[in-house]
Amino acid sequence: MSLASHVEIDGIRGILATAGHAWTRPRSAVLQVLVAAPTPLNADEIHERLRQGHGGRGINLSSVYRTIHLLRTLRVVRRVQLGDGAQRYELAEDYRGHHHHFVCETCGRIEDVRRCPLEGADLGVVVRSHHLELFGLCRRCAPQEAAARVRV
Amino acid sequence: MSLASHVEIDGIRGILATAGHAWTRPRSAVLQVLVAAPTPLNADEIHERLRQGHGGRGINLSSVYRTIHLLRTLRVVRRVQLGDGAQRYELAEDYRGHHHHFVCETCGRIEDVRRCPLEGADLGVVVRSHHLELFGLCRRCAPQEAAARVRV
DNA sequence: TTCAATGCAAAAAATTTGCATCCCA
DNA sequence: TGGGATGCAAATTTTTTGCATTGAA
Repeated sequence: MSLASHVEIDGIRGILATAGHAWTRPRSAVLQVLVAAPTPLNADEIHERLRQGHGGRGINLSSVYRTIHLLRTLRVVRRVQLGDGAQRYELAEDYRGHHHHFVCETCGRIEDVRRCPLEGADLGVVVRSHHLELFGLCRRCAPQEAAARVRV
Repeated sequence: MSLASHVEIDGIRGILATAGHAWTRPRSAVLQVLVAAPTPLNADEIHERLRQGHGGRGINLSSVYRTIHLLRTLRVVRRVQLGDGAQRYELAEDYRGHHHHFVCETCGRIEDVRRCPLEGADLGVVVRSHHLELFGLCRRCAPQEAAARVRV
């Protein structure tokens, strides 16, 4: 884990402490996974990444769910829904910056989109936050798709 | 049901026919509910609205799920995720027009947002479709919220 | 009449909860 | 050391599936 990650995790540890929650092996482990993850993960994916390796024992799936729930109430983690049925989770905006997700319909790759198209938009209501998911062709798949169309 | 709804449903009936699927009581019933719904509904909400009243018997929840699945594969219905865990469904863009959803964080009201802030946006990837969910204060709740802030 | 579609029940998948034990503060 | 946190198992909730029966074309 990088130095920046350590700083991030220490900060979150402080948030838990302030809110009166203990710093435990499962909580630390789940956070390490989320900090390291380049894309949002669902509960099972987090759980899988914890099989063994964190102080010998794995972490119980219930604890993963409970930790996610706690971190969400503390606004450390947010839920991400990418249009399939799954519930995914990632570090909140304070840690990852404002961004959205692009899902490639061909290869399933998930990319962060940091340029927000909503900046400055006027929608007539008080918008406090928003979720945006984009679907299309990633840089890698777009050329292949175009080539395929020519062949047809 | 309005005349427009009849036209809409007849059109969809034609799509099912073309694709080789029968026009049945459960399918007709689920579609009537979706055409009439002002907001996206989850499977259970659709099922509830079908208790009795459709030719005497209600419709089985499994059939609701199977119908949703079929209509989704035919691009007649699309899934909507509004940030809570639920899977909701509504008529697809072809029938409802391109729009997004605004969820009021105070009263839970769901409103359609027809002015799309993504029009003309350049994101550097080929975007074929997108989902956008907005959260904030609806027209009704915003004034009350402002008043409350003054009192505090 | 025939094969797809339905209802029902059971299975699977996803998430939550009760409780005895454990371990962080 | 005490009370919150965990593990485990069981309960919920949500969605899917197998199969006998029904019904649309």
